[in-house]
Amino acid sequence: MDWSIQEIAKIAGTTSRTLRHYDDIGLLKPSRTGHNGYRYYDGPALVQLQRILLLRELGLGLPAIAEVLDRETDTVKALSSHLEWLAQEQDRLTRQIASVRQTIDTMKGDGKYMAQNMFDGFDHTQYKDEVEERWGKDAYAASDSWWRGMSADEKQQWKDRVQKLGTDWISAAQSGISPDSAEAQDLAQRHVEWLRGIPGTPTAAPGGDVKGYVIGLGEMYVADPRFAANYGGEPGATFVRDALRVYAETNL
Amino acid sequence: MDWSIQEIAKIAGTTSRTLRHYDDIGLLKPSRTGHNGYRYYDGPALVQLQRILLLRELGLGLPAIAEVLDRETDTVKALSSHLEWLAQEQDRLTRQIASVRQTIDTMKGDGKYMAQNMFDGFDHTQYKDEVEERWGKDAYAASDSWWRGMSADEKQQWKDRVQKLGTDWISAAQSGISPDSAEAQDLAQRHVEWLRGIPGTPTAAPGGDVKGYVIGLGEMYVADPRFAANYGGEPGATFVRDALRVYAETNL
DNA sequence: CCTTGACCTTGACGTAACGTCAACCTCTAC
DNA sequence: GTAGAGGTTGACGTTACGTCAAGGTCAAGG
Repeated sequence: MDWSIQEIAKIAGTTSRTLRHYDDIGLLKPSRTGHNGYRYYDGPALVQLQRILLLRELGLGLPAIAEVLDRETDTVKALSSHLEWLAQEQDRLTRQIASVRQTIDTMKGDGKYMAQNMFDGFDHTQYKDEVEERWGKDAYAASDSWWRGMSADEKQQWKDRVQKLGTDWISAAQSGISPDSAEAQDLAQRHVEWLRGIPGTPTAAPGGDVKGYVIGLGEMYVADPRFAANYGGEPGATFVRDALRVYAETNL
Repeated sequence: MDWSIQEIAKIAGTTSRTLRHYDDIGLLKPSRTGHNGYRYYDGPALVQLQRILLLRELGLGLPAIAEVLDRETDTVKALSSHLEWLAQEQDRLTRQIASVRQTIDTMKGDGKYMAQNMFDGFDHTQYKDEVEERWGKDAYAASDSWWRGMSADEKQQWKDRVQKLGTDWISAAQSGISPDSAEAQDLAQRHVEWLRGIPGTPTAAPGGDVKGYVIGLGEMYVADPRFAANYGGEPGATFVRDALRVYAETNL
């Protein structure tokens, strides 16, 4: 009283290939093997298969299923820890969806490619992962709570200040002056002072590597079009970078 | 003014292996190659890399990213269709989490392994996918809405009826009578009549393959411990299967 | 000049769970 | 005898790299 591989596959609602795979990895051996090598499965094997398929539908990996079946691991326990993983995945997905939405809105919104200013973007949790990766776990939390704590008026003031700094940089770059000129260095100083107002960055904390940070930031302005856009793209961003580097080398 | 592979990797926050991979698949070629085979990257290459990494963080696949960069595909469009996929994934995850929770509750709840009756389980959307796969898309919707439309009293009546049928089967199996005896065949008839009351199954629709359905159902009772439990496990389920088969062969 | 160590290169395997040929054998039915 | 249906064992493909392995390149120091 047993079934061939295709028969049992149809009964259980799966494929013969899957059965062979389970045989290969030792998850479910056929109950009998013909002299011709054919695989045959009996009732108990079908029961095992049903259990395997049920757990698989719940998203468990085959090794985890094997552990449940072989080593008498508590099924409830296995499912519970699996549930945690699922919850984390759901969380990650939710945040990713928010990021994608945000990005789409931003790109549709202002026409220019991601031409928001740096920290306007940050506060929108848009660059959350990026900030965390580049400047540490605390950076995002600090700058986020700082931004949230501001009133609408204060936020506007801040934006205006950023805006003015940007336009001043652009006009300076377009005027043809050198990055190490006095005017450019004045702007660089304003820029660094502005940076010092942002919590979570090395410029705000005493003892941080301000010099390296400022130089690296300049490189990023050039490298990343989202930031370069704040300075009129090229060659504005390059001008800012060079000016910041000179300022950092001599004053920090 | 260019960087080595490790330098640009550090700047962009990725690894040299990733860069080599992107080179292999043609996603990002180095701007220059030394006579020794070393890869070097310049500013524009870094910009491209930043864009790639941004899109990757949003979950886009590398082929999709390549399409956006190479063939000037609209980024917003690509992200939008990606968003749909993400939403579907989120949906799937949510339903899977519900299933896992349900399963855990069930297994903790009654101690016995999934020993709920068939349609009590169905109505809990627990076996949604399974019902749909085995009996078609409409089956689940039909039996679900049918169950939801019942009052609490009616549901209880139905459960009692199922319960009584189950216990009658069990006592019949234990009494040692044959599956083709008159009493067993009476039970089989009751069973089929009961099935006819469930919408979405072939037994309820005129012209359905009732015979094949009943026989297959009997096999499933034996094969699947969740159903076998309704008949006291073994040898109860086997008795039911045999009785149903005889009944189906002679009367349907 | 030689060594050391850091950095570079090109393979090539491993990952999760099978789908999908390919080449070849087996059984039943006409 | 010959289809035709169904079985077998490889082996590659899938996603985006991580991780050795074996060996060439380069700058600095003895």
